[in-house]
Amino acid sequence: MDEIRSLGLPESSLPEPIRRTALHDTLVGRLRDMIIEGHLSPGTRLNEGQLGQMLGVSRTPLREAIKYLASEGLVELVPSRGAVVKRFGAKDVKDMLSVLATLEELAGRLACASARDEEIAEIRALHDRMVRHYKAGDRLEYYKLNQAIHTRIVAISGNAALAEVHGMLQTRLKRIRFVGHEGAEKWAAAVGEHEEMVAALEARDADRLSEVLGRHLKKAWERVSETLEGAGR
Amino acid sequence: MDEIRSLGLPESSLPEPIRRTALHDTLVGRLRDMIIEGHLSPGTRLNEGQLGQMLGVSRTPLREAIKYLASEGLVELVPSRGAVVKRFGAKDVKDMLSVLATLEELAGRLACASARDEEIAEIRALHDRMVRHYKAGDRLEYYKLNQAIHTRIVAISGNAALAEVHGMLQTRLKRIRFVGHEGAEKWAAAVGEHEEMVAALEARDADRLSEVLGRHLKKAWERVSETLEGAGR
DNA sequence: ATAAAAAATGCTGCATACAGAATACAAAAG
DNA sequence: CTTTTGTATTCTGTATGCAGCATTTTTTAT
Repeated sequence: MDEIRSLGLPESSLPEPIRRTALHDTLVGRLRDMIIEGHLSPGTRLNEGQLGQMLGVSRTPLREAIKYLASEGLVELVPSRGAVVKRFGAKDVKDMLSVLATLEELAGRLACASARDEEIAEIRALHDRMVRHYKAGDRLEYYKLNQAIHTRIVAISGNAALAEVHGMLQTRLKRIRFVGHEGAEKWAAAVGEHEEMVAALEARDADRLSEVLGRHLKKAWERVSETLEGAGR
Repeated sequence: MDEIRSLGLPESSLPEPIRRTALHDTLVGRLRDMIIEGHLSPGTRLNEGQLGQMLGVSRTPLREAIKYLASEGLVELVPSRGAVVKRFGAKDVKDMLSVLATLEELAGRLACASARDEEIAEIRALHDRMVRHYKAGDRLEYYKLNQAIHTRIVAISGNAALAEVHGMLQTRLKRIRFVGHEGAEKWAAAVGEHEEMVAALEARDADRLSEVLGRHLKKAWERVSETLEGAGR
């Protein structure tokens, strides 16, 4: 161990062997982002030739990444016709938010029971940063931290399966929320709910946290549903 | 041929005619079954050459299927080392069952609210068939119908996202439950809970159905946990 | 001019080929 | 005999090629 350190390597690279970034993960990430950010809109056929050229890879790894995304539910595989970006109707979104609410209610309970104090403090820190961006009117940063807080609450629940399915649904919904630009008063209400959440978590009040998380997401549906009127498939 | 045996596969699962029209889906299904039924045990490396030869396909579609399963969580991708069958520890299983319970509680509520009468009748029919297999002592058929009932309850909840994540977790757990051979009295208790479930559904008593489903899965954990003692990764 | 048929084009699905990493093996040093 | 180092083999990761299906365009007949 000391011989290694004597080589002058940074300590951060010691514990884990150098992991060459796998192309597969990169491609999955790139495609996911393209879909979430709307560069590939719903219904679009993914042309393997074009996409491959665009991303600088051959069709083989690209196809593998597409299959991965298909299992994730972001694209749909049509026999002999390739993959198309999945289109979500209003009901789909509502359903996903229902499940997400249920999952976060569970996460809240678990987090209150098993999270360590520093983890809760970390969420408080994220929240404070989010509020600063809110006050500055920076919607993009606000949304990012908003998502991060929800993800983090699920993470500190200590349930890996829960984190996984939650992440999956959240990924699918990112595309939608990206568009959701609510008015000032609703935005303020959302921030207020977040404040409640953090307070409940700090008090380790499972019932209250669970309730706020559920309410928060039900209101999220109301906020989003206006945008989606008639967007059914 | 000996190389094939080195994967731990029985010869009975060797080649088979493969439908030319939906190879990807077929491969995913075959591999999934091989994992669930234990022909590919946890920790096993998936050798693309051998598997491909065994299934009569080239590596390309096989790799695509593997990537799909990776996203499903049945296998794990290790850079430069291929895919290995994921290994679940006791805590993983417990976590999955927690989430599954929460999801089924939600499904039960939704089903009571929105299922059509014939859908409920269909579940009653499945239940009756299951009870017959129980009385005949046919564990395999019993388990299959047991699963089918839970899946069906989730399906008639009318929430597609819920059905999807539920199916995902259930698939991962199938491998575990396959092994779970509980004693006679616990088996009887499980059947009793099922009877309660169907009754609550027929009465459209959401609270009661939700409660029974949750209780049922918590007991499932107790039944399974004995088998898994010290099976942590 | 319109509709149907036929040819042409493009794309997907699968197989094969090749380069580089990982592992297994063997020989040499301690 | 154990450990190490160099080599051979195996397997993964990626690219490319070819056949078949879909779709579009052109041609032909009414």
